[in-house]
Amino acid sequence: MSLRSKLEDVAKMAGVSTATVSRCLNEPGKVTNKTRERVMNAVDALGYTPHFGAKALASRKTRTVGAVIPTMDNAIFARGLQAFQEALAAAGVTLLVSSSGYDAEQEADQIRVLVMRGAEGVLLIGTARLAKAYEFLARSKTPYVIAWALSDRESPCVGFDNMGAAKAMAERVLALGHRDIAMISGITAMNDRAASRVEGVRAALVQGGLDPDRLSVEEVHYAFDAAGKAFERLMVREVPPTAIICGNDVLGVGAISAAKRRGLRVPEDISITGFDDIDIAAHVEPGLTTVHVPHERMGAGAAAALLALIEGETPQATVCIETRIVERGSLGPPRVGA
Amino acid sequence: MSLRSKLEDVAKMAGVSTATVSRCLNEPGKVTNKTRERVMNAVDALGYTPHFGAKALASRKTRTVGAVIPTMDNAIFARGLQAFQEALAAAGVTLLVSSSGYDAEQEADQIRVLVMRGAEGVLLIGTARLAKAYEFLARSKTPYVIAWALSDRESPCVGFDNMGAAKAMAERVLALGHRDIAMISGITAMNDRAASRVEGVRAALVQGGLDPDRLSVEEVHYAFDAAGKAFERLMVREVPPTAIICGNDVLGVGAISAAKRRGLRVPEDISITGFDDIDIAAHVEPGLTTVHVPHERMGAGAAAALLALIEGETPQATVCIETRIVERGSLGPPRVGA
DNA sequence: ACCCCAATTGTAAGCGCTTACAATTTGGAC
DNA sequence: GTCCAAATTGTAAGCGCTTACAATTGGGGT
Repeated sequence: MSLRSKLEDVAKMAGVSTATVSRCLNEPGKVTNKTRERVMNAVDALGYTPHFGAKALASRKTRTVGAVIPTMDNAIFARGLQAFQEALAAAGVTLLVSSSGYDAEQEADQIRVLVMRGAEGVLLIGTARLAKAYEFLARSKTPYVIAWALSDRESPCVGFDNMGAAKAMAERVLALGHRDIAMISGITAMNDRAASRVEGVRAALVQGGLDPDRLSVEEVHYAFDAAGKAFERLMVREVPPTAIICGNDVLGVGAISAAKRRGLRVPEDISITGFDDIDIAAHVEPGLTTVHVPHERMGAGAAAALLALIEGETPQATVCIETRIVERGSLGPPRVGA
Repeated sequence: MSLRSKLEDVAKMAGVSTATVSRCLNEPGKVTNKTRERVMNAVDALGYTPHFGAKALASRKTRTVGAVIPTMDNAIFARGLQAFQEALAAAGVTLLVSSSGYDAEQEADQIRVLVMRGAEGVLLIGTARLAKAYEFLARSKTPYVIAWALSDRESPCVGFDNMGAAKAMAERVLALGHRDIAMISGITAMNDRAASRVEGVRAALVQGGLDPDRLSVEEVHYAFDAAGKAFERLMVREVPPTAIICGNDVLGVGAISAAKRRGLRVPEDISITGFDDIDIAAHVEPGLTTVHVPHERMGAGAAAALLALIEGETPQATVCIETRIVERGSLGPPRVGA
């Protein structure tokens, strides 16, 4: 690290003790106006920046929390995280973010890293993760809250009912008369959100008297082109679907794009739905019918819960954020005779 | 922070001194297999995680660097940053990311925060920032590299020629016969990339014998709907443009979307171009003709430069990453008689 | 002017780790 | 078995900060 001035330098320059400088910076009220001024002058004359590590070590607090999200690639987590961080900032708490690339092993590592860097609590996405990650959290007594999903763990969660929302969407699709339904899903292994959404669709089929095993599910990672390829695979099946329920909006947009490339009209020839309601969903043609998730509310709620937990309080165990379907045009009735 | 076990606990359990434990963890070669085993057992029996702050304090090194990006909202910076962080990880260096929301004051703060948290160097986007930010970097002797743009500062940059690329795109537009050209740009204040792109377009106009002052420029922040509104404003002008050059792909996609909503065909009725070549550019209809930026190469190059700088070496001052135009269909000749 | 208490400032002991340096062990070579 | 250098381990002094506690100061009340 570079040469930096330390508390002692400031103290010397201002002609006071290090304790006084520390007080100036942390509890300005406990110091005379006159000395405070002297100290502050020294502080910015020297460009003094406190050494975070030393501070954390001495005070044994960091005012920092961490979050491990699956990816920063697409906008899925951006809005919620933004709200999370704003709520934290309002409480004077810094957020450290890292991403796991949807890899459980990496996620466990990242949690360790965040805690080692002083995270006093962490935000986790969904419930599916390595046992050792949970063990580490327990052993290090690190508070955590789970978001983007509901959880039955002892630690609180602020999320939404992935299965219920997906089921509702599937019911809507069924109600329009679709019987040949397929799904393009994210990889469900170690991803409870993706898995729940598939499960929700299956539940709707069962409820509608259809065989859930006939649902073709293409599992791909969340990317436009992967969705496009999955779409191609689905459309060359013996009985091509008349509606494709996508696990999220990235997949939905990718599917719409692939449909158009194939010369199919949406929704006349094929209906497509998404999940999340990210910005782009409203900006494709036709607009993507999707599940709107109030990410801002979730992020803010998660922050409140985590902050409470850190303060030793016991926040509500489960906060369920309501989702709703937004109709935009990519979902319609099947072609008659299809 | 939660109760954590410390080096001393491990040492006690393994029956060795704290120095030996430290060596086990940091220079395993310097320790007998037998003792290493004993120590390691104690380490995971206790779930020991070193205290980062203490480590940083004692060793006065952190092996971390920081990056302040304008936003995590859209995918513009995701790919480059990903490459940056992978290159760092390969060198055993951790990346701390924070975002400024395109706010110069906030950016200066974030730089301070990162340095205070131990960043041994920082990655900055573009050249336009508060003087005090540069002063802080100089005074704290923090190495930095600038990416996403070219810079004539003493500190290295790994970027591309925003102005040149925009000029090339504008030349292409002119070559197709367009004369009524407009621009939807990002906010140019404190954003040199946005400003350079506008400048580049103007330069092409001048070169083509047109009056650069006749270029209508709508400045908006980077969001689909903001671009849509800007599009509307442009199209109701006395002489609506036949081509709109957008400052980036988010704006381009927003403009295409708005055009279609307005019943205009792209490119028959209106040509639209973008900049960056993010994923979505290839997945709208028609595909967005845009400037492809090799983000991966840039990110990796920036990492190499910053790492070198931290090691006290003097990397190449300016690395210019070549961009190229990708034709996708949203740019065509103007309607005859338009 | 003097005393006393509250407000302000100083002193110094760590926080958990690394790392010179010192002490001890090890294992050949004789 | 002895001796010596090399390998391994231990000792202890900080790293830059916070914070009890002690010392000092200042300002009424008399």
